[in-house]
Parts: sequence; C-alpha cells; structure tokens
Amino acid sequence: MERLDAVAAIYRVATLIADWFPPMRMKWYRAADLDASITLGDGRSIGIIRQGQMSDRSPFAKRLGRLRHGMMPGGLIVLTQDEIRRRHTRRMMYTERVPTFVGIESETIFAGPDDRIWQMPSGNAKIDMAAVLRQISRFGSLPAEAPLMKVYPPIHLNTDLSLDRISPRHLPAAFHPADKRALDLIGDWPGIKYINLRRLMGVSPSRLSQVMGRLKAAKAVQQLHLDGRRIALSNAGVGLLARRDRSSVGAARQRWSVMPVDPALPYDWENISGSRARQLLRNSEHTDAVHRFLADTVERARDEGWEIVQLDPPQRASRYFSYQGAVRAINPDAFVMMRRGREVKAFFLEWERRAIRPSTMRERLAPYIRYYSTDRPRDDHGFTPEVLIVVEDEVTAANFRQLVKQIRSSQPQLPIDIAVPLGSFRLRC
DNA sequence: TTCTGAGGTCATTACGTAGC
DNA sequence: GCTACGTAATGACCTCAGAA
Repeated sequence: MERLDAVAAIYRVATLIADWFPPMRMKWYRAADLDASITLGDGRSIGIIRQGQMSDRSPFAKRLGRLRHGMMPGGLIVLTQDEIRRRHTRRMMYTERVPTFVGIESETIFAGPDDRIWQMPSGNAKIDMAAVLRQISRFGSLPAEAPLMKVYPPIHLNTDLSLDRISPRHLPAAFHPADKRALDLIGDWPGIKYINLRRLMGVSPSRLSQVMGRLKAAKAVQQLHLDGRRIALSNAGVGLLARRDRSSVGAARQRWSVMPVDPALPYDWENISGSRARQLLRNSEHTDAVHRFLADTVERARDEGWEIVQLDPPQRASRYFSYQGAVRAINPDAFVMMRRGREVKAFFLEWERRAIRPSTMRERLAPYIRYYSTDRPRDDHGFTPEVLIVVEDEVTAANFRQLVKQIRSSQPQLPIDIAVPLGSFRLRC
C-alpha cells in the first residue's frame, strides 16, 4: 500500500503492453532491484524499474549496476520523473546488454499504446510500445524471490474515516491528488512559508488550509515556528515519500527530519536533527528569498501562459560533470523549466543575498564557467539552459554584469543573466 | 527598555458552486 | 454524489508607533 502511486504508474505500463500483446503475466518484487516484471505469452520477459522523486542519483545508479550483474530479463523499461533524469538514465544505460527503453512517468500515465514516448539509450528517436515489444529479446531470465512466509488477505479500507484514524501504511490510498501535490512540494522545499506554498500550488488560502488540515490530521506534515510559521514534512511524511520511491527511510530522515535533537532545548535551527533541513533553516532568510522568487516566477509564468514543466529543489538541481579529469559540480538554488507551445525556457537559479567582493563573485561563477565550457549542458537538457543570478541591489547587479562581460571576452556563449527581484527579470522567449 | 493598542496580514472555518 | 476550489467572515498573529 505504501508504494501505491508507484504501483499505479507501473500498472499503466502493463496496460500499454497488454493493448499490444495479451495475454501476459505480471510479477511484483518486494526486495529485488526490479520493481516488477512482465512475461509475455511467447515467453519473453520485461523488467520494469522506476526512479522516484526521492530516489537519489547514486543509489539509483547502484541499483541499475546491481541489476547488470544479476539475472537480466529480455528487455528493460525504466520510468523516470522528468526529461533530465531520462537523459541521465539513458547515459548510464548506454552499454547495457539488453534492450532498454526509458520513459517519463507522467507521459506514460496519459499515453496510449500508439504514442511515441519511449527512448533507447542511443539515438534520439522516440518509439511506441509496439516497437518496444518487437525489440524484446527471447533470451533473458527473471530474478526469483522467496515466497512470503505469511500471506495477508486484502482488507477493506474505509477511506471515509478521518485521516487521523487511518493507518499510516494506508494513507496513500486515502490522500487526494491535491494532498499528494502539497506533500511533494513540502518535501522539495522544507520549511516553506504558507504563502509561498499556496502561490506555488496556485490555490486560494482557504483551499491550502483545507489541504493542510488533512495532511496535519494524517501527521504527515509539521508546523514550525522559526522566523514565522513554516511547514515541513514530519518524520512520518518523510517516511511516506521514501517508501513510495523505494529509497532509504533512515537516510531520508537523517537529511530531512525537522524533529528536535533535544526536545528539552528551545526549537531553533541548531536543534534540528536532519542535516539538510538544518542547513536550510539556518539560512532561513536565503531560503525564504528563493521560495518567494520561485513563487513570483510560477505566478507570472501562469499569467503569461507558460506551463511549469519542472521545478527542482537544490538536491535535484545540481549537475555533476567531468572537467579536466576531475568530477566537478554546479549546485544551484533551483532549476526551473517551463514550456509554452514549442517554446521552452529553463534556468538555474543562484540567489546572492548581499553585496560580495569581485573575487567572491568570480568564485561563485567558476563552476558555471567550467560547466558551460563542456558539452554537458546540452547533453543534460537537450538545449542550453540559462543561469539566472538574482542579487538584491542594482549596485551588486552592475558589478556582476561587468564581471560577466569580462568573462564573455574568452567565453562568448556563457548564458548568464543578472536580475534584481521584481525588477529586471522577465520571462523571455 | 518595556508595554500597549491599532492596524495590517495571514490562516482557518463555514458555506456555496462548478464540473465530472 | 464527489472532488476541487472559491468567497466571506472571523480569529490569530505580527509589526510598529507611541506612552510610561
């Protein structure tokens, strides 16, 4: 039940296959690296693996690596959450010995069997499910799991009960779509203020209050009093999302728990147990500024007819790349991608709180200079996203622009823009 | 420096409506 | 009938100026 949403997405893949190739047999895995497998009527087998929102890059890569060294089905279907992670996954699977097809979960849910939504690691062509099934090998075997020691028959779940009376493991069946959307946003942006969460969701204060009431009753979120009222996932909420995505609950809580280390001490950032949550709430002014800017951007984008395709928090916005033999990274405050018809706009967000020295500005820009001197921006996204540096005053903005001008003399294509909030930044196409 | 009260902002509640 | 979401009213909380 805790993996209900993941199960729904994988069942959707199964229905696409069944449209072309009935009958078939489906098997779920509890602990194997595959999430599920499908055996077609002619004996060929397909493994399905899903990368969830909470799945970290490294553990997911290790999971795929373990798969290679074990029993392999005749083909693999990998579901990712967005286009960028699809590209990463395709790169990882480039040398895979069985036919592999990578799709985006949201596209899969709304697709029909004729829709071309699947991509192989090599080549950019998208193919439909019939073409996927034609390439599944006859040679392949599926991993086996020991049968359950004890089988629990399905129980009747009364979703009319108030959420505080529903067992935590059954909550995914009782939550409404708006509850899940809020839960994902709060998970992405821990310590977000109500007003910014409301603006990101695009709902009225009253609607947000209703949703928060449900999530609080389910004990999935927790209200924090740190520089005003904020909201974050409770330990139970972190566990819910981690179990849904088959990632480590313990590791997720070590990073994101907002529970106090010592309940006897006053609640402040130093007393927060999760390492990443502590870091974010220590710099609450910076965190709020980023949230506020993103809420402004999302609202303005909606008004101008843009669809927000991706809104990644720092933990998903970072990009790792190889530069002169060493692994380097950019670690922006957010990554935003929006679409309007055929137009696409995307940018990494860097928020600078205060005036900084020219040498510090150069240090801030250095990772981006390295990143954009490689082919990785285009490889990662399929196009070249911008870097948007937001500073709080025009003097700092002018200094930054001067520095960027100097850098462009040797690297003319560096796509960096400097903005002052609510001032010069406009959605350009 | 501390307290108080006015005014503003934001969250919550009750109830209603639209769409499926 | 259910879900999603809006409006209006209300209450809680925050900020800030002015008085003690």
